[in-house]
Amino acid sequence: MKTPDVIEALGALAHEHRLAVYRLLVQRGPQGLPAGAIGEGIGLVPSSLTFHLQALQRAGLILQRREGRQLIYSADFDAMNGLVGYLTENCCAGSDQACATACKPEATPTKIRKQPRRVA
Amino acid sequence: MKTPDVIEALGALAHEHRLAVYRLLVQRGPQGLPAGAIGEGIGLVPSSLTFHLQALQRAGLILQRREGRQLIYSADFDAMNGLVGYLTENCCAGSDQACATACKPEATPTKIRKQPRRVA
DNA sequence: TTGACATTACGACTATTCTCGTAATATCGT
DNA sequence: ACGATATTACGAGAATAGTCGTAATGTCAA
Repeated sequence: MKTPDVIEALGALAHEHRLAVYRLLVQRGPQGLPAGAIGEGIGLVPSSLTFHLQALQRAGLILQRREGRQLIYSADFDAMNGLVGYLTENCCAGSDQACATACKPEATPTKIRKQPRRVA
Repeated sequence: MKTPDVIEALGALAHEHRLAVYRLLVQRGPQGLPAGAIGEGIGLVPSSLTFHLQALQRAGLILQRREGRQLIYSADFDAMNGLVGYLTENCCAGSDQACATACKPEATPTKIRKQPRRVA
C-alpha cells in the first residue's frame, strides 16, 4: 500500500459518520448492506450518505455491487489489512532495538509472542 | 481507545506532512528528534511544522520534552498500538464466520492463531 | 543583562470539507 | 409505458484545515 493511498484511507476513516459506516460494514461482513439500510443505521440523510460512501469508495475501503434496485456496499477487507499492515510495518521498520522495547506485545520479531491480541 | 480519539488520531495521520513527521519519529524511536531537525527532514517552514506537531500531539500520537533550548518530539508507541488494536479488533468483532473467511490470517477469534504477524 | 538561537503564537488568506435540499437516474412491478 | 422505490448528482452555504510571514517567548552563553 502506497503512502498517498494510506493517507486517503486514513482520511476517509477519520470522520465520525464514515467510521460508523465502515464499522457497520465490517461487522456485516462480505454480505454487505444496501445504502438505505446504512443510512437508517447511522441516521444520515441520503445525499450526505452518498457523499461519505463515495469517499470510502474512492479510498478503496468499500466495494459496491448492484442487487435489483439496491446498491449493496461491503467492506474491502484486503484494504483494511493493507492499512493495518502499513501502520505496523512502519512501526518497527529500521529501528529494531527501539521497537523491541517500545512496540509492546507484538514486538519480538520472529520469536515467542505471548498475548497476541487485545492491544489497547 | 475510544472512537472520538481514534477519529482524531486517524485524522492526524491523514495528512502528507504529518504522516511524514510521524514516520520519521517512529523510525527514530523513543530518543526522538528536535523540532528543527524534523522541519529540515520534511522540508517544512517552522510555523507550519508547529501547526502539525500540535495536531499530532493533540491526537496523542507524539510526546514532547524539553532538552536545553530544544523541544524534542518522539512517537508515542502505546498510542499507535492502541490505534492498530482498535482497527483490528473491530475487524472481526461480531461476525466470526464472515471474518474467518474474509479477514485473512489473523482470523480465528479465540483459538489457535497460526501466523499472528504480517497482516498484509 | 545582553545577544543569539530554537520554537511557538497570532493573524490573514485560500482551499477544502461537510451539510442539506432538490433534481435526475436506474430498476422494479404492473 | 407508468408509477413507485432506491440511490446518486448537483448546487449553495457554513465551517474547518492548511499555508505562510511576522511577532513573541523561552533558553543558553558570555
